[in-house]
Amino acid sequence: MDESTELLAVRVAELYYEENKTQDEVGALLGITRWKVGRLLTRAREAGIVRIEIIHPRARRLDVERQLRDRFGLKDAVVVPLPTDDEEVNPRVAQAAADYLAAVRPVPRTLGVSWGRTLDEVARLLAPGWTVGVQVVQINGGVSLNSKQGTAAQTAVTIAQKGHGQATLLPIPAILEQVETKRAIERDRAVASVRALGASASAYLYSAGVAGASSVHVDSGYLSESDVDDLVAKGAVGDVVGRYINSAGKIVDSALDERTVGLGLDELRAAEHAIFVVAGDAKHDVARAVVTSGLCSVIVTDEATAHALLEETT
Amino acid sequence: MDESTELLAVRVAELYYEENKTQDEVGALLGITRWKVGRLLTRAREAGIVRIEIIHPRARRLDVERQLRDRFGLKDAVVVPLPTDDEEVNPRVAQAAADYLAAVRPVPRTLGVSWGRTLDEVARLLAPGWTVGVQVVQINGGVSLNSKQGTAAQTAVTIAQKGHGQATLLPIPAILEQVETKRAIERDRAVASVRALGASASAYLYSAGVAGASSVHVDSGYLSESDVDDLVAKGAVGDVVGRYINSAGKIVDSALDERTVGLGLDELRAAEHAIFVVAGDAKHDVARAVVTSGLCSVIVTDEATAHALLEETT
DNA sequence: CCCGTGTCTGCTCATGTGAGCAAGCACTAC
DNA sequence: GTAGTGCTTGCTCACATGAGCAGACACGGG
Repeated sequence: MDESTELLAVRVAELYYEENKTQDEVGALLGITRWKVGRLLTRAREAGIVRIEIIHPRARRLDVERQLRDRFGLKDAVVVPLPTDDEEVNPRVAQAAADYLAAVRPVPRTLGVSWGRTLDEVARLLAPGWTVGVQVVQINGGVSLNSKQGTAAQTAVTIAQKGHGQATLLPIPAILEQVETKRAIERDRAVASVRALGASASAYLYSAGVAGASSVHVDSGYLSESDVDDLVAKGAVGDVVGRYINSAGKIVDSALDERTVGLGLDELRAAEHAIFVVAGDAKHDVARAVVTSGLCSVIVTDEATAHALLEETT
Repeated sequence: MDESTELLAVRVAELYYEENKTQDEVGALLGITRWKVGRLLTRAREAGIVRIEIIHPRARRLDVERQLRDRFGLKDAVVVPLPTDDEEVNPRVAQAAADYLAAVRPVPRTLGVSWGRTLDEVARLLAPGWTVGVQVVQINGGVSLNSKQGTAAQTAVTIAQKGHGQATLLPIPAILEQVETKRAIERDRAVASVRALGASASAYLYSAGVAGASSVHVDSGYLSESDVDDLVAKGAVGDVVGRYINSAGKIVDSALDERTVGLGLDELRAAEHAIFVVAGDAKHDVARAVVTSGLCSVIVTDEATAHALLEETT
């Protein structure tokens, strides 16, 4: 578009959008036909001279969502715009996840949930009465070994309460010290039934952790910082339901994985609804691993993460 | 608008504006009638959920312009949006002034111009061939007493050249030391004829200076910093065509004014087109004085200045 | 209980708008 | 010169849209 056309387009856009004149009136005013006015408006929108934005905490990025769906074969994707305040990213994504969960049809009767900071936030933001009679199952262990006890259970309980349902917890450590202990625990009748219930869930809601010192596993005392360093050295990008994966979505350390209680990744891959909630720049790598390896069928994330996923050269 | 309606409005807005669906389709998708969709869209626009912006260096703020016209009884107003870069404000306003000048109808045959940094910029940005055969007259004295000679004359000459016309300069000091000298100079045949030509101009283009140490008068050596301090103490907010005025638009120091060569303020008030170009936060006070005292019939300014003028409680 | 008042809803209908088309135009290759 | 090519222009026509209206509905006062 050349200089003078552009100027004319601006003038047309001003009269049309700011003065609320009809294309006909604008045309008369500027001595051009209404068709030309229409065409100039189209071009102005395409060229970005006219920008139409939806400013709302819960607004979404539908174009990006479509790209994500197409690129990674997802059933659905929810992308929230980046708020100006970085602090707001997580709550926005959590809110979106909560909204999405409430809207899943058919309504999940049994919902498997993982735990962590992100899911805590989702539970907090979930609308009371989002469904009725849901059965919420904790899909990976998570009694904290230190002070911050109970958040793992709290997440599931909150989600269940708000959905007028019941929570089934998995009150055992996420990672055990000995494979034998893990095996023994899994043989326990009560634990086995929770695991079975978890495996039968019609939907899963989970997030991912970054492999690093800030990991909840370190925070909770399941792993030491050096353990995590080792995992990173082996290619770990982060964890999903307590299991550390590399960029290809494969288990990094099978010995460690053997000591990890909870739903297996393959069960997750086979799930009808595997809703993956992820937000923040630090999680781009894990997010990519999850998405490319088919661990989720639905992703709920922020715009920056979505773009990071899409920018990857295929 | 309550919570759930708002959420629905966002959803509607997304589908309509981002997915380019028709209101009918959106309605079908969300299970509401297309009329409701239309109404929600209207409300979303009103509530600012949907924002339509025109992003262009030469875009204008027509709503603000109208308010300025109505409030101050101006013939016209041009308000340019604030660019993100502060450095850009002056050029944008100058460009707008140049565009406006080129578009004035009937085409001014004789144009009186003042001088200063702002007008220099306007002259620089004026499109070559903006008119033909214009007579440009310098309306206030302005041979600089120091190194930066010639800019005063340069402004008028550039405007004349680009309009394929002729410039008539007023190559005398802006402010003289003695009233007698000023009277003597005004009696000079050549000077008198320039003044007469200036008084007969069909349009004036001028800016304003701030009363302060950064004033061009101090810069050019006509006034000392202490002179300006005195003026400020007497209530001066700035100068217009070399004459210092207070917030009511009145001459602050009549003795000084008597020593100032050039067009009088009353001649400016009586002009058909008195185009006042002003930009920058520092000039809000002068701008207010000019606008409220009827010194201009047209104002060309930036958004911040315009808002400052309008925010004033009447 | 009923009526007035204000808000919301779905409708008709006139008007606004964009897709698609054919003619016009500039520009190029031969 | 002329035919070919791609772009712009004004148009027809079908569709999309908003103003305006009447009925439905909720709410509160008498």
